[in-house]
Amino acid sequence: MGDDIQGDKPTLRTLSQETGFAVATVSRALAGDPRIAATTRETVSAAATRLGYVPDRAARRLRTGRTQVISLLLNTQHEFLGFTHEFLSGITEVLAGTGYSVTVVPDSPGEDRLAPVRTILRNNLADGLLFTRTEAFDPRVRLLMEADFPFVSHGRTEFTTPHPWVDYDNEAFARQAVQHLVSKGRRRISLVLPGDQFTFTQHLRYGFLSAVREAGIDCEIVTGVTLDSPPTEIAAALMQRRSTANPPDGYVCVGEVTALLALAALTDTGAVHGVDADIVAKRASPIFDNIRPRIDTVFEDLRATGRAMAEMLLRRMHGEPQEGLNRLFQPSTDLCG
Amino acid sequence: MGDDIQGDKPTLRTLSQETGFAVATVSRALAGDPRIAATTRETVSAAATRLGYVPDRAARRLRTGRTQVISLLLNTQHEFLGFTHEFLSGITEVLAGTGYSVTVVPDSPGEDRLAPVRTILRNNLADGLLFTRTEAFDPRVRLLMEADFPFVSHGRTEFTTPHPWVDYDNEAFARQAVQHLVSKGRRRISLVLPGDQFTFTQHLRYGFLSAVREAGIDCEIVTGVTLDSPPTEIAAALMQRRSTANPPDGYVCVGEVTALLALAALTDTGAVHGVDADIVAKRASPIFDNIRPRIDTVFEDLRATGRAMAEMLLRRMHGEPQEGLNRLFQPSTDLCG
DNA sequence: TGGGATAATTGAAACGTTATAAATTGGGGT
DNA sequence: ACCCCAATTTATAACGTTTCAATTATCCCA
Repeated sequence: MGDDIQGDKPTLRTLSQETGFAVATVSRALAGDPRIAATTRETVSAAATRLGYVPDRAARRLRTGRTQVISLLLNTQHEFLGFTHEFLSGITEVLAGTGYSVTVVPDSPGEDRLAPVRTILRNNLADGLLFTRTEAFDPRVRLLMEADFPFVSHGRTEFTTPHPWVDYDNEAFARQAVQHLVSKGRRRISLVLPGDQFTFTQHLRYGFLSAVREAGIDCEIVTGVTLDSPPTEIAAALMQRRSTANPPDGYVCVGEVTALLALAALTDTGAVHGVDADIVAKRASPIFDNIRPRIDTVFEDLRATGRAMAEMLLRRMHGEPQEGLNRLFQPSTDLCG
Repeated sequence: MGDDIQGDKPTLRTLSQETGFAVATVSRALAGDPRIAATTRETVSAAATRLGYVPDRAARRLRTGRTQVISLLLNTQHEFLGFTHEFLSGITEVLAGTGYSVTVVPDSPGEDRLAPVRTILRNNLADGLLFTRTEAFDPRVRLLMEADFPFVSHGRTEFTTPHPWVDYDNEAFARQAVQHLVSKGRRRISLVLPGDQFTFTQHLRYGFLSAVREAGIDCEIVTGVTLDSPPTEIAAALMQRRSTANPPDGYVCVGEVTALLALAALTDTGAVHGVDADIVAKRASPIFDNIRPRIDTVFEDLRATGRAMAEMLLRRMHGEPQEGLNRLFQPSTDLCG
């Protein structure tokens, strides 16, 4: 109805003709340059909203070198259930209305993890980068720091130079999980860890082992498999442990799949959950509310994680110093009352 | 090692100086223009690979109007478990190496579903669009067809004008699920449907009802809730039905969550799965292999779906006529041997 | 009444690419 | 020797934006 007849997208030139100011002035006015008279700024921005002007991304990008894009490295092989969805939802939520868009780049686990990063840097495909599954001396972090390219990692590193990160306190989670099992009288607790290269594996191990030691109980960290192993292999490893003389009576599970595998291992060996053994699991999706028997879980809010990382990246890109830019999410304390 | 000293990104001008040909010639040569001599083309592309030339996306986009971007409308509210991850993995898999990148745009369910599409069209943010949860007379499809903008929908519509789509044969799934339950002797089958607005809801309903009629058994389609309702509400509705005089002895579940809810409803009312009732569910993630008691499932391969949609969109964008561009995935026939 | 500063605006160039139209070259036929 | 045509190549102009340097208008003070 109120639309203009002309279908052409309005540009700075359109606004220039409309207002009588030069293109350069219009550009400056829209950018809020204080050297432009306040009245002019008002006139111009009024015209801009009236005509529905939107700056052309390609032109701006060509001129400034800024892409208005942030990239997410997506691990296409494994995911904790619901991880990708929640994480991405959080990111897009924050980015909506900022003018930034998010592109998803596959990060194939078998291959060179640096390759996508190199491509992004070299071809100037983004202004910032988000990624997950960070390693202790993650080569991506090293490369990005060298290039002074804005990024936020999901997970900490062990580099001495600080960099922005968001993490979940897996050490606290493991500790709480053990304590909870201990409070239920469990004396021999089992754990399946992610691959050793990931930093959070060390956090889990440390939290787990120190809580076990404090409580003076037994434990076993399942060997030969990781969280990324095929479920059948994990299942086999769990079953194998159950058939020993003193099988575990408690399980700390870092993901939903492991928890279900542990539950299945119990069932399949005739053990009863809640009687012969208990399970504590971390979950990213709401699905576990519906499992029977009920499993005690700690919820990791990955939507909030995505939000935090996107916000932090925006701040970093806008030039904030990296020192304060990190955040450690604490596990919800529902478990240990 | 072999890298050139100069850190500047090579451009057409660099290649021009390097080869002695004009910028225009270099551009044409790289584009494979037959009007350029074959020897020249070789010389130029040799220089291009030697210097690691990569065309600047912003410049190309500004000049041609093509963005080299495809957008995915992501429903941030609900997902079938693993849907987003698998779907996106399939898409990026196909797009890798094509020069296209994928951006994720939130599609908030409560709000205007047209808004993001309008933004993309108006601001020329993408060359093509993918989306899910298609409705019978989906306004997005209408708008995109009017604008002659390339897209592929996940799910069919009831428009008479053909358009590219990829779908899963939910009618066949529902039919097979019912038949499978009937073959186990079940006589009263329950179903929770997605919202009425979605096309696939009608397919599910039709397949379900006609199979039920053919078998001459009873059925109940749960009213008052949809697959998108909060799990607690679905759970309540299922429980309520179980407490009637003749509760269902079979469940067809379209998603993992409903299946777990049905299982929980059975357990919580003292019924035993496999004895008092059976469940057949569709799943997108491998998680159900690990559920005890085991649930019969049909796997919907969403990675393949994502691949198919991306491939189809590329073909559509490259000007292929839309007539043949659609694909109906059949349910794996593991269930009904 | 200037003159020098300040405020406001502007013209023009540039970012790297492609498309249009024009220019150059080399033959081949007469 | 000449002309015409095809085969190649090239100069140039955009695409829409930002920014440098330069211009014009405005004002204050000597």
